[in-house]
Amino acid sequence: MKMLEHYLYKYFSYTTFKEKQQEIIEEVMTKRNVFAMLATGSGKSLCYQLPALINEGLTIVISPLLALMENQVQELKQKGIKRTAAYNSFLSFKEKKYILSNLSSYKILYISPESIQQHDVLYQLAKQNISLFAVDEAHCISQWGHEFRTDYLKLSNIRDVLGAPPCLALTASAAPEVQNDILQQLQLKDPVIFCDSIDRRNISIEVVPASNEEEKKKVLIDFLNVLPMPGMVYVSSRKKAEKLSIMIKEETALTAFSYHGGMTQEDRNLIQQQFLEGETNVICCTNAFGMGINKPDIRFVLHYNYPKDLESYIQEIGRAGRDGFPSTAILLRSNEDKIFPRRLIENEFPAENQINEASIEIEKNAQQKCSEQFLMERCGFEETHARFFTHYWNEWHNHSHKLNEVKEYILKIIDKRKGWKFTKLKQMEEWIWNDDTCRRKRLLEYFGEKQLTKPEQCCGICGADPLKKERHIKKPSKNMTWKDRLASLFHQCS
DNA sequence: CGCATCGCTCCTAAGAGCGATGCGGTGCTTTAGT
Repeated sequence: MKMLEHYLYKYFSYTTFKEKQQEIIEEVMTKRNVFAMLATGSGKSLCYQLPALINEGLTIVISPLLALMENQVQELKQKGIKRTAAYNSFLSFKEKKYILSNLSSYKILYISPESIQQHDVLYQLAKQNISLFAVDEAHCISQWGHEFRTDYLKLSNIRDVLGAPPCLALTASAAPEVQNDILQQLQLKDPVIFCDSIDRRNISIEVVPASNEEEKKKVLIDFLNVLPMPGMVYVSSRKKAEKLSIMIKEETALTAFSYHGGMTQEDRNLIQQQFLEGETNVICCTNAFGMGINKPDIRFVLHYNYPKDLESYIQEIGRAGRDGFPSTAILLRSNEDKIFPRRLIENEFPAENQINEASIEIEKNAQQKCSEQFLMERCGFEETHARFFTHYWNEWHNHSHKLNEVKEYILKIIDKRKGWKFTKLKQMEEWIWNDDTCRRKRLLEYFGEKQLTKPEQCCGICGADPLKKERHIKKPSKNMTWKDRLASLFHQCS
């Protein structure tokens, strides 16, 4: 298709497509539904941007973060593509109104799953000719949709209201069952599926045992003293992020900052910017940091605490070495860590007694629908729990099932979801604590891939990593500290 | 579960010591209006 290349040059001044881009775009142009799992940096956004500009009508892009939308719009505008906008709460009433009453003059509209549900918005959009319904970072559907941001589960209904335009779902990591979940939630009929390998061959993979928190701190500092910079340290809580960044500043010569969702937007922007510009060596963060971060030269990603599933893990380590140069993923494991992720999962769901209480309260008030506000004010629900409960309550009622069984339905959902989440956590932990098989191989297997050839610097089990090789081949003398061992090794290698 | 924090106790005071309590991650949205 010479035509595509013509438009590629016209709008983006590129002369050639990256791998798979062209095939995906061709399928999108034929109005097929497409699911594409592409490594970060492989030009996912172009897959909807180019068709959006060529086709008649409006392309809607569902995006999980306001910052992502803003970046994308800005980038497009810099390329001279002006007929694009992000519709979200950053806008004033006037701006929102302007966009809604001029929808036909836009080619691409970025919007969150929450905003698109708003009555006005949906009403106006439904009157448009929607050429494509794109879902960016589609793993959010599976990762966030069921509990945290249930509006993600409503996307297939939204798409129906919009006249069922063709859909393109894009993500960087989804194991087969997550993929199925996404396809099912979006109700994609007969989709074309593209999958890149998730293998990042320039990233070597390490798991380092530590018997307790004290030892982990020590190992962390030892690593930081020898690892090339910059890098990221993932932790599980906000407080830990702050404490570790202070510790690193005190005990090393490095600059370190923390980053988490509890900080103001200004602080987050500032710290992110400093890191992107190379002014910070180490960033200690929760899982708030990452999506949309495109820093090419991150040399290591160190997990001080491990995430709840291998999808998150692969996403997080994938932030290292985007420039293709050798990089390292290190995970510090300690038995003490096992409690925290379990607590997090439990905490995602309202407690059974709350559910009982809420059901009684709602019936007492003879309400057909329950509202989040009611649950928070009358039943003491947290916001996310209230939204979770409301979503499934309404879902049940919309399908006009027996009213008295809604409580059992919600309890069943919770049971099922906890089961799913604990299974994923178990798979993560099995991967961490299995010291027999190549870590890369097991990771690939989880994502339904077969390992073809191993990179030279594969993983700690394969003994390919210089850090690991030293530890395994030469049994270190007892008096030697981690620091000495690593330092001597690095001097040897360089 | 494990840790940090809170408030109580002691009673000359301040601050140490105690048990009880609660917190722990991810983000969107949100009024009025020519």
